[in-house]
Amino acid sequence: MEQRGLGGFFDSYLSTKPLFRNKAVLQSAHTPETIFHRDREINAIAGIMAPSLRGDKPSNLFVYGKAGSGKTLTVKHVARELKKQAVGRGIPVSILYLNCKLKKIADTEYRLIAQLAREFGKAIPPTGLPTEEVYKVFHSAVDSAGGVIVLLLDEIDELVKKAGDEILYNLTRINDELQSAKVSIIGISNDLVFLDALDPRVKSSLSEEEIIFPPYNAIQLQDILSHRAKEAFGEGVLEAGVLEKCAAYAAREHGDARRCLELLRVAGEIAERNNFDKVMIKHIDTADEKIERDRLMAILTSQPRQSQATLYAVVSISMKKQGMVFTGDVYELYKSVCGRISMRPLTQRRVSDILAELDMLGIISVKVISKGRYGRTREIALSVPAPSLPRMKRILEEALSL
DNA sequence: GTCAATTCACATGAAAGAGACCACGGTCTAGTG
DNA sequence: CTAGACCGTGGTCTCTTTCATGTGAATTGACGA
Repeated sequence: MEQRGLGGFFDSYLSTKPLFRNKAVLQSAHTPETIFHRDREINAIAGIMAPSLRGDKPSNLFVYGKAGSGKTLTVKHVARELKKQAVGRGIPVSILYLNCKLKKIADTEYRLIAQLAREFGKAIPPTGLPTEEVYKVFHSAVDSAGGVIVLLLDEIDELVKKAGDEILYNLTRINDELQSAKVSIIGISNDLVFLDALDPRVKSSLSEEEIIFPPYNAIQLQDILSHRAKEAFGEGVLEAGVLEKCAAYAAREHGDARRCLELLRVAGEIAERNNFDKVMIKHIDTADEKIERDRLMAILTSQPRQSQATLYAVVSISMKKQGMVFTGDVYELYKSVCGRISMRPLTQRRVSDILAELDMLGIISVKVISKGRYGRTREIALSVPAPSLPRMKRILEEALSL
């Protein structure tokens, strides 16, 4: 219907000078050539991993740092260099990287070991085999590969949270049973406290060495950002102060470099879409809002229906009445919502857990309080600004087809 | 007025069940030579 | 005779339920001043 208009749109889109020269360098999948402000960490990790070049087993290492502090990047970088050296000298070193957070890939004991075995070219079915069997396959694969094997387990805290620390115990002990290979583990985690929850045996062997990544400060972020921006954008596209503002925003959020880059990328996209020839400071504010909005939207729509119904109950109540929302109120409303959409309601026990999960996702914030004689409950508050509540409610209604 | 006991309304933990998915081996069946 | 279909068994995994135990301060009620 609007063909001429659309054609014109594409025309004008193509005729405007693109702001981006290479957008990929701002995307999180991008691996930069050089890593800034992490020299100390790089050297430390390299020092720990170096013995593998002599065929010795490097100490197990535990790497900790907040999100976006460059842990994964740095560790992978060192691993890559190590591998290069090893190949150059004909030393058998294999490095396996595995993100334990990836659903359906490495988030349980079975899947983790199966995935590791697959890395050695073994075919393991996604389910159906006894876990012990998979261990055996993995053992023999590792042993026949020989040499030093470094396992990089990213987001290892997620794994332990979901599957317990037995896996780590088994993995750290695996060397006792191997003839020709040596396995060492590098665990990467956002969560330092998680170490304390581990079985002491596992804890001591996993963290023979520990490296902590401090968050980037605003100046360092700005430095990183400016290097990437130079590649990403054309000459003179960024208004003065844009980088500073981006860095400041991200520094506020515990120095998350990933977020910082995303912010700049989205700001660029917004500017481009609105036919600006510069990325301006105001675009950053818009970008910040947009990122937050998209994140929320993604979380809302990807939740299972039960969580959506629960959240819907929370939103409705907090829109209707002032003050705090409690578990009991939510559960009552939740049950009636279930009735309306003919869904079998879950028990309160489960809903209680769902509320805790929503808290983890950062949509609501809960606090367990005691109201004395009137019992103990969760005090629930939405961590979404009040103006966006109606929108949120609409989205949920739609998702639940209310 | 003070202080310990009580009480509420859930939180929190542990264990176990249901149902989906899958591999493997044995049995049956139909098609082929 | 053989390939493929079709069980039954035994395994993992996720989401729940069930049962049991924990918890922190407002309230209560006994007690002493």
